[in-house]
Amino acid sequence: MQTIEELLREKKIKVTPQRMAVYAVLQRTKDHPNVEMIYRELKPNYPAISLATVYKTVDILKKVGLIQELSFGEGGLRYDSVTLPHAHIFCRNCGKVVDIESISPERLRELLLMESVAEETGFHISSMQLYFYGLCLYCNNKQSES
Amino acid sequence: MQTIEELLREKKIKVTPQRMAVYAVLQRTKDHPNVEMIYRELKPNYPAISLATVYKTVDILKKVGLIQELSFGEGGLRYDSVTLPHAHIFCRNCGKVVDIESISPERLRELLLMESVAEETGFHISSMQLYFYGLCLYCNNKQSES
DNA sequence: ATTTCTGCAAATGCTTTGCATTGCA
DNA sequence: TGCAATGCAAAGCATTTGCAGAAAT
Repeated sequence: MQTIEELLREKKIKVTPQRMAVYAVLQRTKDHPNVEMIYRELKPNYPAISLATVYKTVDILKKVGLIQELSFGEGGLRYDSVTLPHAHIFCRNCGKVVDIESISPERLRELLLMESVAEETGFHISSMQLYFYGLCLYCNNKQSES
Repeated sequence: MQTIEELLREKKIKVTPQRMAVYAVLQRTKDHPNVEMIYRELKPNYPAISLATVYKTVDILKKVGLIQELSFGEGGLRYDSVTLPHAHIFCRNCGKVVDIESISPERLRELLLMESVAEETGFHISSMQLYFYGLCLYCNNKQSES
């Protein structure tokens, strides 16, 4: 198990406390936070950190492939330190995002590597996302009450 | 084949020239345009139309289920009048969006109805999106040249 | 006649940018 | 020491909102 410092160094980007902190947040949470959430999480321990830095940091972590970006269309992007292919489900009411484990990485990789898709479209495919949308248990119960 | 007017009336929303025009653009194109593109497309024939109206219109068309919204994370959303489940591929360079036909609606519906996903997450699932990302033929050639 | 929609302009809010300062290598 | 990253404030954009007039039912 590599340390965060080693991971950043391996990607040849400068190691700063802010970058380690942002990545650490993403590693320890399963919440798929957006920039604002990461910022709020860090603020107590890094009172001087700025939103701009968090924006720049997720951008560079994404570019070097340490994290992936999710886009559910709510306005704002979500970040995930798990870069293996896996599906996500998004609650249309509260915005909660949950990983889906019952669709295996292998099954997703099959979809990703489908030659017919590349042939049909002429695209050179580099990644994919499978998103489900609905209501989480809590929001669903709340709605049926009213 | 129903006219656009009939479709809107059926959804119990007021039939206005602007709404018919926006929906007509989405029906006739396969470009998956964003709001700006729809606006530019309409401007010549509807010089008085405003961006705000296009925003409000796609919003209501989406809510009544006549169109679907796609979110590739580029900033801005894309719209599609084909609401049957189908996968899309997005060019990271030029933003082109192409429908994928080789993954059938049936196969996607299978994924959508997977009970394990609902069970695992406790969500009430209402829809899904399968997105591929890569480079289109043109952008891919351009990149290898340089 | 009533309700809803449109178009304008202003406001909002997220994200990016420029730049002086700080900090890593 | 040199180059890159940070933090701040300002700028930039896309989207939303409020509202008066217009249009649909």
